[in-house]
Amino acid sequence: MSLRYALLALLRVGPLSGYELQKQFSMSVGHVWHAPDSQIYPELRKMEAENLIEGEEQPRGQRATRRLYHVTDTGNQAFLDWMQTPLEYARVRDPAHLRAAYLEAASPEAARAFFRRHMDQWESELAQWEGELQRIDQVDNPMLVRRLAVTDPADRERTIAFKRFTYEGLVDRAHVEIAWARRGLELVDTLESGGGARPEPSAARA
Amino acid sequence: MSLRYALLALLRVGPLSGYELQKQFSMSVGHVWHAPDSQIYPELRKMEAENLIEGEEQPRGQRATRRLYHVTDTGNQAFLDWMQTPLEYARVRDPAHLRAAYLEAASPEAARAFFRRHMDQWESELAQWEGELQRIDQVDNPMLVRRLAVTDPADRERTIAFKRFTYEGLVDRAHVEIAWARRGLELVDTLESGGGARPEPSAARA
DNA sequence: TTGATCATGTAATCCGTTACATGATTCT
DNA sequence: AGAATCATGTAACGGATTACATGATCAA
Repeated sequence: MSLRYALLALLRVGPLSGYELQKQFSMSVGHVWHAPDSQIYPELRKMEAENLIEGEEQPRGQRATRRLYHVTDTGNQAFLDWMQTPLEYARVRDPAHLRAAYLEAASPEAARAFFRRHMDQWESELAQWEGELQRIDQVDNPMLVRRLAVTDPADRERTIAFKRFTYEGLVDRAHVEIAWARRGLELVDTLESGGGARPEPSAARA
Repeated sequence: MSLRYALLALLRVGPLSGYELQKQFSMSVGHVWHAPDSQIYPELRKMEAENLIEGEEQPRGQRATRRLYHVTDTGNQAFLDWMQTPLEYARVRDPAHLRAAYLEAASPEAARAFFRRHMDQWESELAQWEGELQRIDQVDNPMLVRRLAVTDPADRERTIAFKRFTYEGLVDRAHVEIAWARRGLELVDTLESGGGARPEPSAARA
């Protein structure tokens, strides 16, 4: 259900084809909400059927065409309504912590591999998000630039502030996951060396 | 796919009926992986069909019966294999941060409501997880007690250590989300009071 | 006898993933 | 001529959610 609002958010800054949308998607909102093209095209058709967007068939070269979508008033209102509505939270479903809870059933090497992978995973997310932060600060993200161009000057500061704040939150989260995995590696070492002593509690919770 | 391993993890400490499993589930592994009973019962049947578990029909009262499930050798091995296998990470899909990124399209009041709800949500998760931590320390969780009873004394320390460590990670994460939402409330205030000044960056990233 | 709890499901639908599938256009 | 990229999907499957559905047993 979030996918359509992510798409509306992008289309609200100006008309795009499915293909452009998909590209923009992976470079902007895709950092918080992943969607493959095989999901985007059908969703656009559904949104058109529900009158949230309108597609305009455009000629391209001799025989090819492409559909340029723009947001309808209904679609714009649907987005605004959604923004005013309390967000529904999904129930916890966390494979990494599920596995961590039963790591005594894995070999120490597998446990280490698990934590190393967890670190790598979040390091790579972190790099993406920190990159976005920089692009926000340098007003260097094409989507953001287009958005600011169609934004009332009085609202530009807020627009930038909330984007920045979003990525700050993601960066903070990544740091916590990385720190946790690092302590996990230490824990495996401690347990393997047979000592009864456990590593000291993390500073984060001290 | 994680559901069946969560179920195997519980059944590995001893046979349970679907109903008992469902209860235990919500009180233990359900803290990291939610599943409703309407998903648990069919999954158990599927697992039985795949020979991971075996159900034994037991009489109960005059006419009623219940199925007691226990893990087969195949099932046990499947669990152990899974524990050795690299975990697959799902792509980001984060409704809260998706919405946060477009909060300039909401009223300040809606933005505040969003952040307050985010705090409440994570405070309540936090309370659950901190409760679990205490129950681990006091060896006061029935499932954990049963598990330790069937665990080689040499492995008991590791069993407890990994459980504790898992919940520590969740607690850390909850703290970060709560701190982020708190800063979000401040940000809304700052933006509303029209000042160009932004709240100072969080200590977490300083 | 009434309510809590024990006990077990089915059906419809939605969202997302993976794999498959095709062809035009433009640049080098 | 060939590669990159523009452009748009379908099909099959799996996992999760929600709503619906039923009935027995046991303790107060």
